[in-house]
Amino acid sequence: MEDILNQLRRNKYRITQARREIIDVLTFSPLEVKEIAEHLEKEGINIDLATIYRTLECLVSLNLVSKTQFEDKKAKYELNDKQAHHHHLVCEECGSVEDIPLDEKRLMNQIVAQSKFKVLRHNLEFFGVCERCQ
Amino acid sequence: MEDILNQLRRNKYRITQARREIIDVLTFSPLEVKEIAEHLEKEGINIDLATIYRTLECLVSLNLVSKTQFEDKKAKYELNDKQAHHHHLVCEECGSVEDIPLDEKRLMNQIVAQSKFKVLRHNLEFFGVCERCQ
DNA sequence: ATGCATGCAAATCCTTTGCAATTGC
DNA sequence: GCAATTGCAAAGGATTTGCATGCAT
Repeated sequence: MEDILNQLRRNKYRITQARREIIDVLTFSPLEVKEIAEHLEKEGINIDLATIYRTLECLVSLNLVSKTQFEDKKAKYELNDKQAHHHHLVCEECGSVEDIPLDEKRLMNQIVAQSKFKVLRHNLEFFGVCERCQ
Repeated sequence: MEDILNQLRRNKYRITQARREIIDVLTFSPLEVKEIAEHLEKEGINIDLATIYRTLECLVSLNLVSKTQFEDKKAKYELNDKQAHHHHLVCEECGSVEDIPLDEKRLMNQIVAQSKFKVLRHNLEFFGVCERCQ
């Protein structure tokens, strides 16, 4: 948390109540925008959706949060903790999302071998059927 | 093209003018919904967006077309030719999309080793800076 | 005190849906 | 002829934007 606030300061963003709260709810779990709003409401905090979007945009641009765009056009936002980089298994039956860590070094090497493209980040999701739904 | 029409017939979908045209424009390149509409218009063909969406939904469900959801919430639709499965390098500067074939067998194996999830398809995009923009 | 952030309302964009008219089989 | 498909218009949901006010620095 302090880390994030410092990054904001370093980039001349102000530490506002809204930003604190939004970062705070994200420390518990990855959430969609609407979910963020709901969690905040439950704590009696009311922050406008526009503010949430603007805050997330800022955090993503500073690489403090990552945005995962799922197929159904909903995006989830997740703090870029030291927590391991991982990917998603999205069940097409029940919609559940399972996290899975994968080692993609080999893929990166394949890219470097084929292209001059400079990869900064990536998005990898698998779609299928989760154990329960099979 | 005939292949696709046969698949439609086999699944009791009707071969309509709209469907023919939509499949036709997709044979040239992957396109967003709006782009499909524009291409059709240029040929003097006017098909409602709703129809395009419905047609694509049908083609995707039959696995004849694949939908790639990009981060900016725009989705591209692409015929599932025999053409090799590939992934995307999305430039964050200029928005260009480069195709790249990757061998992800190893990733699949990693998943099988860790989870009972049954993977049907996946989405893999890399974001960064293309050669020209570097 | 200054100007970045916020809330509010309106606007935009993409996509879906209901329904009557049309068309393929 | 009948049911599937279409066009149109309207609704829906996510996200963005303009602007006056408020708040962090």
